Amino acid sequence: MESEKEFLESYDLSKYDRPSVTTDVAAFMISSDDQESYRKNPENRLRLLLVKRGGHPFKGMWALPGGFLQRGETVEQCALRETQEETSVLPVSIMPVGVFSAPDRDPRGWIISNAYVSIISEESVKQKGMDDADDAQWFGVSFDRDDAGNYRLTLDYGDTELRALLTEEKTCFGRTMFRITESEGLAFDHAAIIAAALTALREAAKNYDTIFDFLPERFTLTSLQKVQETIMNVSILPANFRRMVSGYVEETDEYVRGHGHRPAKLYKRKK
Amino acid sequence: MESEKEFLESYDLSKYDRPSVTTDVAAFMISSDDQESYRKNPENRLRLLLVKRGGHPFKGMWALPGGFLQRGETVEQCALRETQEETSVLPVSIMPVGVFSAPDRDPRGWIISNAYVSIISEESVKQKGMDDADDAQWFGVSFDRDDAGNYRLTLDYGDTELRALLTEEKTCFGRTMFRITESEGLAFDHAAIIAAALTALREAAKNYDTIFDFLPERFTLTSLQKVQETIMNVSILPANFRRMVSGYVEETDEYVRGHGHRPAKLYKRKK
DNA sequence: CAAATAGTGTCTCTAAGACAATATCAC
DNA sequence: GTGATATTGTCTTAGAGACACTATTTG
Repeated sequence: MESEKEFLESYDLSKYDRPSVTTDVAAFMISSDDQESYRKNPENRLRLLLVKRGGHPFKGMWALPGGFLQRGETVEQCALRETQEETSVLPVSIMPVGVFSAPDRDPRGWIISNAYVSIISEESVKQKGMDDADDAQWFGVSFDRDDAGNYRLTLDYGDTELRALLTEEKTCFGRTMFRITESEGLAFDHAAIIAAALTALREAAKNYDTIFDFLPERFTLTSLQKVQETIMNVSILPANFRRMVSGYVEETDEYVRGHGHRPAKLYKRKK
Repeated sequence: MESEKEFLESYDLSKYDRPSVTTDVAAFMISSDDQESYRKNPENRLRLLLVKRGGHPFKGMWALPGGFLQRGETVEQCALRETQEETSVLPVSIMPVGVFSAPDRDPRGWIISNAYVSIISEESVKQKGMDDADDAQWFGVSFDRDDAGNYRLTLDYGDTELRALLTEEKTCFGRTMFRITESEGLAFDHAAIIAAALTALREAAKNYDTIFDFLPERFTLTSLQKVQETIMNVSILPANFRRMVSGYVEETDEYVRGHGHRPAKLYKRKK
């Protein structure tokens, strides 16, 4: 009878066939672009970080940042590391969105991807500043559903526009999966990963614990509302939004002045 | 300049270090045990399938059914296959609950696990019948939280009782993770996987699309309610439950008779 | 003052919870 | 009738949405 110690000493995992494992990260930010009138509040836009592929396969196309899992780290640590390598910002929030493991999803071979969503604040991006190398850019995101359950994903940065069409498939447990019908300019199955990530982000934003990570430590309730509206792609009446987040925020005694209208009180997140 | 074709032909994934990948499945069933009085409705119990480990490591302890990902299948297909091999039932519903990838989680080496929840109906188990080999059993599940955020997991089958204590850690996006404080009789990190699976199941059961898979095609509203109550570990007033599920079910014209009380109408799931 | 946003009060409507009452069987 | 479950009606309440109104700044 073999002991556990003997068993483990003679055990060799490398005898068995196994896949390569990567993580891909959908890092989201909300950008605020100034308006023509000095009085108006900035316009917000949900943005997603994409990286231009320098090598094969899908050379020249845009992809989610990501990379191979290294020995000694968890999948989550891998996702954090990859995001930081690309943005020089360590994201605060990260959440798994699914495992993509179709055998033919990567032409290089058997590679399964663990997809994550992460949230980066505009503030931290501006501070740490990405090299303005044009191989990593924050693309504006549009993601809409028509009545037949078809989704259109559009990502734009300057003159570059990436498009994808997807159909939703209702799976069990009330979950939805996305199948790519058309994909233009996006590498691998990343259009489907992005669709799943956006869906997960919107779902998560329903509870008001998620949205704070898009903003600096102190923020106005209106900017918080704009974040929520931008993510969910809806508009909310201010009175109702304020009532709903009131349990999640704390007043400070600071105000934002100098915008040609009533100053707004700064709030912070309630612990 | 190398072409994509040349690149792919010379590309060798096996040069790189990579983990073994498994899936572990928390397959749940709801058993109905008859009462002493012929009038009373059966008592329900949430049950989880566990397999006694025949070999090292953790020989003799109980573990979730699972196994290595094979080339050519998706992670989800692997989970379905493993469940079917163990129960001889192909589950209808399956849902990912997370990836467990701590480097030291398996003494055999670098093995990451994709955890799934699946639902098996009691009916299908009774039909296909598991071999009553005592190496695979449906354990009754208790999972409770105290005020300090500590969870106690107890799994029992006959004289065998497995216990674990876990603490919850709130991570971002309003998600919770479980850390094992104590684990008795359960292999690997499976106590944490089971805790995550139960949490995911309870969360999913909040929308009334999940619970039907525990029952045969035709069911009474009371049995549906018992399923919901058993999973969520709460009690619901019948009037309210009926109102809430009314949009998800359709009447049939069949009744269940012969139980010493008013016959119950059979319903089916609305498409 | 005009333009613009900040902030509050309150009405309505709906869905969930509580409670009460009635209906229908097998023995 | 008795014990048990099945089924329905309705009151109450909490929360979300709609709307109207007031407050405060800068050019």
